Amino acid sequence: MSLLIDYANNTLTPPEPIPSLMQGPRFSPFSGELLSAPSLEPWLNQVPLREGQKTARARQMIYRAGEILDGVPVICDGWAARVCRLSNGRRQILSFILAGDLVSTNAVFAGHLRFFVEAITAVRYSYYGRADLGQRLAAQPAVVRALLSACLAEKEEIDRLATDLGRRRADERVARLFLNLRERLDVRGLVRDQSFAIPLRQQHIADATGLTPEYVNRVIGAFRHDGLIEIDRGTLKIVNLIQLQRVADAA
Amino acid sequence: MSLLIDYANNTLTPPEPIPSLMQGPRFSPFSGELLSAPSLEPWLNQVPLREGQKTARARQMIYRAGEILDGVPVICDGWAARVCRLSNGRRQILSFILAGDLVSTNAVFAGHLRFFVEAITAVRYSYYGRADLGQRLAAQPAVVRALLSACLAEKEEIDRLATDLGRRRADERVARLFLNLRERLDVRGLVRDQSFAIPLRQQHIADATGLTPEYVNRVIGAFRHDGLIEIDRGTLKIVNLIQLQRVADAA
DNA sequence: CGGCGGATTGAGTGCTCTCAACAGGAGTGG
DNA sequence: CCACTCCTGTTGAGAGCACTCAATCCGCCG
Repeated sequence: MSLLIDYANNTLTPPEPIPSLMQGPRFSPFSGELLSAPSLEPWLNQVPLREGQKTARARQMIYRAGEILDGVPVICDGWAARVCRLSNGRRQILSFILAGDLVSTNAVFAGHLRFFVEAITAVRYSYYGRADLGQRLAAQPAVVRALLSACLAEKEEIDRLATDLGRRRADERVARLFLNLRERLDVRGLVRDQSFAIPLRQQHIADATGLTPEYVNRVIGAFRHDGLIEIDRGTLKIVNLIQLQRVADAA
Repeated sequence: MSLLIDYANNTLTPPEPIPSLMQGPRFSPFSGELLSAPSLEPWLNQVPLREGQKTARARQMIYRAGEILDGVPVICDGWAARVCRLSNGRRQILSFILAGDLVSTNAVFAGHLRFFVEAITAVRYSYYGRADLGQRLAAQPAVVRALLSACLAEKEEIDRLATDLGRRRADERVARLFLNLRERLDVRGLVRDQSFAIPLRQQHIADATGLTPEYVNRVIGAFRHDGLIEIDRGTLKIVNLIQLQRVADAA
């Protein structure tokens, strides 16, 4: 809903300016202390969004790989996904994008992206103008750090995904996806009593975990049978968190 | 050998300063034109490396996930790998690091990394001091852009890896790895007559492609049998590039 | 009611893994 | 120079995880 939400810190208040330890002769976002906790959204909130939000229906493509991008897209409401498509119709979901998320920090710096962005639910989205963003970046050095930090966090997230896809079994991958989503939604206050709304079709889960929908179904069935989770009309409840984490194998 | 090598552009000459289109009231690396071709090394070359190179023997760990990192490590000679390790001894190689490569742009901004760095061959490596790097970054805004650009390129590379691991079969993955390495080495002038030195054990290839060494062996055997490649004492020759690309399925 | 998208289930297949054995090569110590 | 060991590559047999194809079921919506 509100772009004020900070998914990295467990707080909704705008952060204090980071005390600078800069020693260089002039502004440098790098010579000071190292980046720590990423917290991008509170700063982005000070940047005006372009007039006029766009909307997309579920399953609609919001952005196609390679298209010119003259703004930085943000998902305002709903779920979307970064998707890599290849011949044969095979698809890999690289990340889920929740309300308030930049589609990718790459869009801030690059004029086009290498992946597709697809609406999962109905989605409202908008753009930051690059000029507006640039002004804000110039005016507030801390934003640069926040942006970089977000970028690094994205990289680490993909590293984790690659490891999961390369070296984990199906049940581990699905469990980790559920736990990952729970964590992201929890920060936004969208988890109540270990249950949360999850608008994903099993096809989405399959594309995110590198499996087939049928097999995802069997894995979920096993989880349900073992009392780890319950799923009912788009709501996922984690019944046995400990056991699910054990399946996910925290490593 | 030389850190002047630019693996992104097919040129060994230091780039011209990028003409700035900045319009902001003061320095901003972002309000100008968008990032285009990444070319980090020529600038890094102007930054002094710390005194005293370190060396590591093959198979030795250079950096352990989580360790404090007070400099930015660079591989000067040899091959290394970014490795994610998890319980059960499973390993995933996230990328290969060649001579002249930063281990990861993350190291410029973060005090510790989430992955291991492991020597594949004997390796000479060193560090950029963060203070030195920071000074250079402050003095030359273009370096910031180059650094960002390299960071984005790394992200895209991992996106590709994740897609391969999630949605491609064994033979496609191995073929793509070979073609990827060929491309990187070609830029450095290390490919002659479609053959190049490849110091990887089949275990490394397995860890990079999410397979087992035995199965990698079978895939390579099939490639050899089909006349796609030849391997002899650490040298890989791509005999039938077209066909290998077809297996890799450019998508 | 009919149709559609999605979930579920079954049967069979096969890609990839596991386990095991063996061969060759490089280094090492005697 | 030889014996030995370690590492790596190679190959075989068998198992199993995940896929393919297909049918059915269910909830929702027009």
